[in-house]
Amino acid sequence: MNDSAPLDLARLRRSCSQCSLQQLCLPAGITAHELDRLDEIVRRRRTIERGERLFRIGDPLAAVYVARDGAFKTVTISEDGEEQVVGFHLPGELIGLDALGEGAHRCEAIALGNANVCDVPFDQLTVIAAQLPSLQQQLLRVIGHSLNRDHDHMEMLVRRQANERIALFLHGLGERFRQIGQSPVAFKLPMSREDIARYLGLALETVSRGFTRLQEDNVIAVHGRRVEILDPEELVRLAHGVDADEAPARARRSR
Amino acid sequence: MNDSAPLDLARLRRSCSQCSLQQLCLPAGITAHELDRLDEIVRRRRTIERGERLFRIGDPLAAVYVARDGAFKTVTISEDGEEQVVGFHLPGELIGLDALGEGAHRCEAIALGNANVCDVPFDQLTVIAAQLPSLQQQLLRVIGHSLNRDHDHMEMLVRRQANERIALFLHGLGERFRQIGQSPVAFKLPMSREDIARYLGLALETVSRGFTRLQEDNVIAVHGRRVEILDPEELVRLAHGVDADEAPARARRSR
DNA sequence: CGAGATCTTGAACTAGATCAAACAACGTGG
DNA sequence: CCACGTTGTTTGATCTAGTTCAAGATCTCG
Repeated sequence: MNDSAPLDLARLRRSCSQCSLQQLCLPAGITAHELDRLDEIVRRRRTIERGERLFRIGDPLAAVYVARDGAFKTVTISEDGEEQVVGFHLPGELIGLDALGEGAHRCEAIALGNANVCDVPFDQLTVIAAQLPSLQQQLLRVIGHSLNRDHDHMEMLVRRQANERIALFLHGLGERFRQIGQSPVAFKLPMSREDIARYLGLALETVSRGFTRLQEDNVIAVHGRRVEILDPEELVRLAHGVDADEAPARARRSR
Repeated sequence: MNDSAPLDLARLRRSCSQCSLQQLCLPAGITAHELDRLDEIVRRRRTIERGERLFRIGDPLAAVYVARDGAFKTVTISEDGEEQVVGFHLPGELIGLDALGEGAHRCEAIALGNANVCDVPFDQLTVIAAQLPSLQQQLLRVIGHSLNRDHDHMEMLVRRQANERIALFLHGLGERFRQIGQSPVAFKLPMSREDIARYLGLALETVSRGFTRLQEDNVIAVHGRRVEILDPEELVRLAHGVDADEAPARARRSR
């Protein structure tokens, strides 16, 4: 390790604390020295243009990635050339774990807007993780969170009603914004309606209609990609299958 | 720790080589000594009755599990009490990773038939993994495979047509049977039609109809839970969105 | 400011859910 | 061994939510 002046370390900590480390390191009570070691291997602040790919299907697992800023989608391509959106990745969420199994990526990671990312070379990460138990724990936890997001995604897809999926999607997205320190009730969607549709297994028209419906019911306000959640509780209720239709002061019929 | 006679080690190896280790250890070129260490912590051959649960929602992460024989489903319960089937687990496939993120299980794991499982206490596993690089690698790979299965599942759910989902499901299940050394074209479904329906986000009647349709087209033969795949290539084709219907009697040409 | 991309809205059509009922497989106990 | 309920599966008929096709509105950005 190099001469770690306190100044230098402070800079590292700041940069990493807002970035991946928000989840990857800090909460585990990692020491300054440990953070230093991790930071040595991270290649920081690469700029990625909108639409550019972080990796493609079949690429060998070289690194895992974290957007410091800017969101990504991961997609698979079906035989007929259609994109399936497998996941969205907000800043601070790990990208690239899809290659863990076979050592090669099964998805493409596409920037939804201009972004800059940190690369964490995977082989070096595992070496360090083996030496630092707290980092190993934390790595597993982060992988677990990624798994949880996949499960959340599946729960959306299994929901029968399109409006439930959409409500669940908006609510979940809000919660993820909350976790990265942004407002959970007012945000700009990083992805298009079409991306959302391919993520939810719906037609894009259905997504659009779902949005306007929620707006009519005063649950959200939409202006293009700007979304404001006006009635979070109602949104959650809708997400969990409570049939909407009566928004006014009507009683609830159980039918 | 105990007197490890060569005889004993041989037994361990045999037991583990057919069990979890099929994926968890052997392929990584683990040495006899390493295998021995892993084996020390594994609690083996617990018997689980049909319908019994390995863990429940909210249970703290105590161990990961591998069925030595017998299949499991993992489910979540939606507010209205309905089961959502999150995954199926054939013998040799790891169960319990859903707790990695928060340290508590998000699913219930229910035995689809009588089974016996090995428990791998999680904290001990991570300790040993940190000491044995090849085991750490292998652990990550196994987690990756679990992730891949989730993605396969999502790809099924996103498919628009019910018949595509069903074809994809049967094909994927066959491949998983192949991986555990069983026939990929003739097997007994460990789960009910209802479980399949809840896994695919369909009504159980739709699953049933899908099966009979495939049978009418001579792609598969079904007798209750016994399935035989008669025309694997056609099954794959159907799974990937090639509209079926033509070829009512025989004669598949072209393409 | 304009042209392409993105989003909304309308109308018609259809795949699949839902309701309902018959049927098969499987113990279990008489 | 058979009647019996129980549970799982198939099949039929209807009805609705969401897809599809089409057109118009709005946004974005060179």
